[in-house]
This record gives sequence, C-alpha cells and structure tokens, in this order.
Amino acid sequence: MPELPEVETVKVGLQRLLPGRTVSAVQFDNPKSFPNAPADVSEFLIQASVVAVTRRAKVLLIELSSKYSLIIHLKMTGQLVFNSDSAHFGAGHPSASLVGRLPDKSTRVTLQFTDGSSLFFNDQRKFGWVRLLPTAEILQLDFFKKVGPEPLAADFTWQQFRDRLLRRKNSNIKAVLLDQTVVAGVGNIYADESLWGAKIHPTTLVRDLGPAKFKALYTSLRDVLQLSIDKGGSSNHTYVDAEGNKGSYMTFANVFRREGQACPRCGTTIIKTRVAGRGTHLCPHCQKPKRTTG
DNA sequence: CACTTGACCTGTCCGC
DNA sequence: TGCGGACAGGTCAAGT
Repeated sequence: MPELPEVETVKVGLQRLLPGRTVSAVQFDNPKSFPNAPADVSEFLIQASVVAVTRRAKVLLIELSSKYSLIIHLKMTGQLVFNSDSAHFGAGHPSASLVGRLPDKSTRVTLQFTDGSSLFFNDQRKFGWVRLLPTAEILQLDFFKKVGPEPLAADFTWQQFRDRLLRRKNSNIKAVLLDQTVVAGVGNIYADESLWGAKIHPTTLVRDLGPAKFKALYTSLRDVLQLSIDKGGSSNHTYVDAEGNKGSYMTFANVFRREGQACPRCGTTIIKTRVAGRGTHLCPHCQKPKRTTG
C-alpha cells in the first residue's frame, strides 16, 4: 500500500530524524528480511552514521558514512518507525506515549543507534526487505536502471508521460499506470484516483486515448500525488509515517474504497470491479468504457 | 516480444 | 463459536 506519497512522507520524517545518528547494533528476524546480512553488516553498518535519507520510486535509501546505503522497500504492509526512547528494550509495560511505536511480532529489522534511539522495520506480510549495498552500486541494480521517471519532477512533461504510456499501447491504462518502468511510484490507490480525475475508464486501451486524455491524466495524477503528500499519505490499515502517525488522504479520496457511495462529481453510485488483477474503483457515469466502434 | 497471471505472506472479514 | 476461503496489493517469475 505504501505508494509514492506514503514513501515520500516516511522519507521526509526520516531525513529530519536520522542524519548524524550512528548505528550501534542491528537485529533481524529472518535472512529474507535482510538478504545480504550479515556479510557486510559488521564492517559497513555498525559504527556507520546516517548521511542522508532519499527516495526513488517506492524505494527508500539511507545513505551511510561507510559509502554503503540501506535500501528499503515497504511493499504493502511495511513500516519504518523511529523511536527516540530506549526504554522499550527493558522489561515491563510500555508507556502510553510509545503505544503503536513499539517492536512487535511484525518487526523484521531493528536498527539501534548509539544515542539510545532506534528504527523499526515492521512488515506484517513479509514482502518488504532491507538491503545493504555500496552506494555506488545502487544505480546499477536492475530496478533502478528500468524504473520510469518521477511523476512529480519539475522537468517531467505531459508529452513525456504520453510517450511512455504509448510504449504499452495495447494494454489497458490501469495496468500501464501500475507499471513502474513507465512511471515511478503509482500504485492501486492513485491509479484509481487519477483515472477518476481524468474521467477515463480503467480498461481503456492506451491506443484509444485521445490527446486531451493524456494531458488530463497527467494533470490528475500529479494533483492526486501532491495532495496525498500534503495530507501525509493514505492510511488504509497498516501505513504509518516515521513517527507512527497515520495519513489523512483517504478522507479526500473520491473513489478508492468508496464503492456504494455517491460520486462527488455526479452522484452516481461508485462501483468496485477487477482490472489488471486488482480491485478497481470507478464511477460508471463519469468513466465510460471506450467503444471500439462508432 | 508484448502482455497477463500467479506466487510470495499474514491478517481480516464474510458466509456457513 | 469455529473454519474455509476470498481478499488485500508491489514486484518479479512464469505462462500464454
């Protein structure tokens, strides 16, 4: 569920909280949570300090003074929660202020810092991961070589967007929006929201989109992503930011998880269907399927 | 090659 | 109340 706005929100929080802190210890539950540990951990993670926290697509990068970086993917249920208090490592009951920010059975990786603070990587469904790699090698990973441009970048134009969508002209538009090699960072929530905004039915083939629709979708996508960042992301159930706070974008969602409710634009009842293997929400009046004839 | 579907996991919800 | 099954969705491997 963490998509671009949620990962961006986590990044902003961690960039404020982590730089300058020095790693003193790391724990992880399972090698799959930290695939290349412990080979490089003692040499390049312990005693290294955090230089910067950045984001590319849905991936977080924690750059270390050792010339290595932690690469983190939250997938659907991942959380990265910072806690400045070391008290939870002792016995006894958690204090009220720590509720929701404590390690639990979903905690996969714990980083401890020399000042007593810690960072928990929690992931209920275990799809996420943390890796430790030389910073210089990150851009050589297949994912980073293939991933598309950042949709909110100042130099990303609607013409570039159109041209990249057209690389998959025979696919439905929803599947293409979800394709990370076309545009980075879009997941199920913002695909549905942006298609509603542009009044495009999700099964419309890219080749059937008129020029005005490319521009409308470009604008709609950037608007919903920016609005969600402004609201701290979407919290359906597990997502929280670096300090354990939920985001409020779902309050502003127009169709996502609003089946049975009235379309904010025309009042027609929003429906839920299945497109590209995903639950898909749309207004059947505003978003008409493209007719292949006529 | 272009495109679609299934696997990876666990918690939750729904019907019986 | 318990239990089976569907569902949630990001990404990659496997299938068509």
